[in-house]
Amino acid sequence: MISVVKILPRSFYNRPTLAVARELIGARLVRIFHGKKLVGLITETEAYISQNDLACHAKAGLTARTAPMFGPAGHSYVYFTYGNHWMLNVVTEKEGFPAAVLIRAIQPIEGAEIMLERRMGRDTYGPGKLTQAMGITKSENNLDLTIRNSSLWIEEGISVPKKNVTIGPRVGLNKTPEPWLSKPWRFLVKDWKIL
DNA sequence: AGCACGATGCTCT
DNA sequence: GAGCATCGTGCTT
Repeated sequence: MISVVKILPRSFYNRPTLAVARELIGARLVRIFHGKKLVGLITETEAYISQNDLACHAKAGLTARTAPMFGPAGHSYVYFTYGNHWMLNVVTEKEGFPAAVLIRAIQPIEGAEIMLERRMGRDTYGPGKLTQAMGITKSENNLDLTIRNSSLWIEEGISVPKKNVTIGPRVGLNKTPEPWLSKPWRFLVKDWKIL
């Protein structure tokens, strides 16, 4: 019996962002980097929903930077921040409705030694850390993650039970006003090891 | 053209 | 736990 790997289809992402953020926990993020396959289980996500959400980049409306979020679900939205870091998001909801899920952490399960080397021995627990580990930058912006392309997609992974998922407010929002600051739109695995 | 700041990470204390 | 590196983006002038 061979196991059939299923790529998460567009219909998975074309749904309410909170459901997608929750269900991406445990999914397999697959990256082909210089011909090598790097795989990590997603262990932390955050939802950014619509122009009303003042923590969401879409609050600025449709710009060159935020355009991917206004596009079809299942595409990547990669942006640069703090002068150093690339952040990986997956676009959700119907086209024209700007929303996305930030992938904040992974647990390496394939090609771990390469990711470890790229991180110089440090962990991959953090949104800027996982993109560095997987070599994800601007080139990976606005890619369709629902097809087996040459560089990046997301597969069905393991099911993480409710009792192992913590829900809480998003982090790093600094000056974002309420109620957005306290929205419980962050999902993370309680125990860092989910295998 | 200039400016403030950020969905962070690293180092030092 | 505080300070800082570092630069693209959006907003102001």
